[in-house]
Amino acid sequence: MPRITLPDGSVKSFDAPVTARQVAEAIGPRLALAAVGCKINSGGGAELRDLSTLISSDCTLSIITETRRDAQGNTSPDPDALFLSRHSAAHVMAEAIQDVVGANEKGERVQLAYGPPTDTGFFYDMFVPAGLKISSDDFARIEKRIAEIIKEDRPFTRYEMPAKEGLPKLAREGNKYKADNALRAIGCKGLPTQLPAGIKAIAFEIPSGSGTVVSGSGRGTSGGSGTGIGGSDSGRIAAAIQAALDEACGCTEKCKDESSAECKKCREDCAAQHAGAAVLSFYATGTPGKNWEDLCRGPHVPSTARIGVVKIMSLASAYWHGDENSDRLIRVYGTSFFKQKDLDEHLNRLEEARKRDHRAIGKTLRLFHIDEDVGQGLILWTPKGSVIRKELQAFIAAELKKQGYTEVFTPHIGRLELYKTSGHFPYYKDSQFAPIVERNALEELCSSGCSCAEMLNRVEGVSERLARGLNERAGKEIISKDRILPDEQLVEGFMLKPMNCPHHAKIFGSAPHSYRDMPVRLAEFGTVYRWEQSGELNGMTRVRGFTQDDAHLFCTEDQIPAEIQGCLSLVKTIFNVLGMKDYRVRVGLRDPDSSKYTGSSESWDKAEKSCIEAAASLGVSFSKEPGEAAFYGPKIDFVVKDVIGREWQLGTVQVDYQMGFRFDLSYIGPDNRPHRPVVIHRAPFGSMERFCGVLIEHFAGAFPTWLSPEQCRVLPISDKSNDYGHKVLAALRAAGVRCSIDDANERVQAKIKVAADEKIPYLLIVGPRDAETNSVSVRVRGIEKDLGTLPLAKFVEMLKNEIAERKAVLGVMP
RNA sequence: GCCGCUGUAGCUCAGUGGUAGAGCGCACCCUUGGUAAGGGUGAGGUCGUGGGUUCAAAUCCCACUAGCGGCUCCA
Repeated sequence: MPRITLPDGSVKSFDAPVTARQVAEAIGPRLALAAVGCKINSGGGAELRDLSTLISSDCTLSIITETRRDAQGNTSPDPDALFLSRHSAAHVMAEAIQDVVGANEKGERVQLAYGPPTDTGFFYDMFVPAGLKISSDDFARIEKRIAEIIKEDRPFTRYEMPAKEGLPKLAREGNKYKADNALRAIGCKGLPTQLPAGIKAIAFEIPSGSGTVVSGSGRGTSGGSGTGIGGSDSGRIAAAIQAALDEACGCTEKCKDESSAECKKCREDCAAQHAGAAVLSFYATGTPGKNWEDLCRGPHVPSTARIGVVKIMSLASAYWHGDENSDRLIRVYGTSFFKQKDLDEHLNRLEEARKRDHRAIGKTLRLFHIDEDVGQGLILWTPKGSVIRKELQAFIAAELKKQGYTEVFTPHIGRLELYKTSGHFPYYKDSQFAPIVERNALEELCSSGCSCAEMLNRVEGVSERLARGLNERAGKEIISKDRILPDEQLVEGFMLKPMNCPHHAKIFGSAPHSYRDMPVRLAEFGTVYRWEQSGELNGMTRVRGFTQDDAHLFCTEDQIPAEIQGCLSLVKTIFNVLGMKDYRVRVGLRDPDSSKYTGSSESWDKAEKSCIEAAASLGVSFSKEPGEAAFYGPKIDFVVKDVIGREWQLGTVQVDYQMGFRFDLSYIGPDNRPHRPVVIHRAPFGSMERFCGVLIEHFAGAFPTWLSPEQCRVLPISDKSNDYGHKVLAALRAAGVRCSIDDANERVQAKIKVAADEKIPYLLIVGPRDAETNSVSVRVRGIEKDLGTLPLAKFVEMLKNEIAERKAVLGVMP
């Protein structure tokens, strides 16, 4: 007798369980026709489900249709509906690929692994056996096959099977990826709170010949290990499944002994919980047993014809569970929309986004250059790019001055000892440039027959003195004995600095501080070098040498909340001035289960609370992310997306309890005793490189006047007006405007075209008429109608004001 | 770092074994033109680097290097 509450608050009662489709029909036949799925909330949050879902208890139900209407009455594709379409499209694409690619001479086919929807489409990871190939040349054929399947309008038919039957079925089918998905679906590995024990006693039979039979108790019969699974050996897969089940239910080495009490109890627990509750669901594209099917949680659209249009986008490779030592899978990306028009729009948007790519714009506008001979990931700032960077730095520096920061300069390298003290070496050596060891020392080591391994050891070793100091101050052994070497064996060297904190800590430590001086805020545009993996490098957004707009705030514990607030208000100011609204905020907190963190629990609680409160005060949505804190303290990160949807972290604010004792920093408190300062690391831009990269995309190269490399260009109509043009130019330059003149032998139309391509905000067309009245004809970037003719002095005044106030061009943000 | 794709003039790209191409840009000349490309002439390339196959390689093969996409990583 379900009572079903609809989104408008009305209630429909039914005498017997009904499907969502029947509810839709009861509401109206047109709704039923338009429906592709439903969202059911029976108290535990809304869940997207099939239209065929049987509803037997009270719930809130909304019917999902292809489009939704917003408050203004505009229709757009419903995100939930697209999710259903794309999830379904992934199935159809997988079927089409298996059809098109066929089998190799051993009869092996493409094996499916994992195919979820994404924000913009879907992908399917597949194992492609030797002898088979998927290439972009096949896309047309695959899309054709997809279109056929869609046209056949086969229903997505869900059927369920107890795990004890479903797992053997998957094992027989010989697809370990699906078996793995099934195990995960029923709570093994990663979700041990759900059902791990209940499925332990599942028996499953293995096809003849494999020789492995897993018995009811599932113990002692499996010889397979989790890593040694053969691609198509169903027996070994079965064994591995059993091993995974054992592991999931918490079987330890000692309870593997069936005679032990632990084992007995464990088995009893398993038996007690084994109620067959674990159910696997499959979806057939058509009729189960007859048509193509896939292990799948669902939900799906009712039938293939409801998917709409599907396009295969690209191929990439991925590893099973992201483990590069595991199987290599081919990831096929696709997307789907209900209407061709929506797909076309999506493709257009992608095309437009590609045009905004900072790497393309950076090249055409000559903002930066990366040169093979200089090195990967090392940015050469060209004159134009340098203007943007300098303006941004001046902007920040002015804000810092307002907030009472002091500026410092530090060198690009530091002794290894410095980073051994901070803990960055050799702990993070994989992401650092190799140490610089003095030539004589190197030669001496080489001539004394020192091996590579030994040399590394001597470079990475720590002196007795340093180790003792660090361990004492930490109150535990943070430098283990095996890293301690006698002084005469240590090899001294330098390192390109991977961060500025140690240098700043040394500045703080170089003079005594009273609590009255706190906080001490040391700021520097500090250039750091990190050995990023070559495959990760990306234009300006992921580089190996970059300049952070860094600062370290040395403060008392009480000052943390106010200082965090100050940092956030700075970030907010910056984002506001630049019109950046599309960002999200992550608050990285401790993982409650982990002990890797330094600092007391009470301090952490306070700092985390400060971070959360500060983030909440921003008025922007933020997410708390347990486990994402740095080991030395909680942090707040600002994240933006680039044109192709990749997220980049920009600004960051991090609380650090570790640096104080590492560097033995102190201030004298009101009690006339030394206290450890807490350090806040913060960089509102993150790095100049990444920020500029993101900014190029944000503005699509059309920077506001204050940031534009060239703010204004004078375009004389002909060389008869060149003299007046140069007069105008001189006036602008005298006013501090970055300006040039295009006195080339060209028509003004051509000059406008060139200047427009360079995205110069203001163009001054000057001819005899303007010269007579000492005025300029102003053309504004991005505005159809020009400003008309203005007296030169008035225009200069207007432009100076726009620049000084860091306003958008004519006050209009893009 | 791993997998795949790509590398030809300053830029964007054609060129699938037989004499290196186009458009834009650049230089010069003509043109003196009022709001998104006026016309002409010319210069410019050891086809990413190194090997190999071949009578002959931009083209086929191998290695390296760099870029792109993805994976993994990002104190």
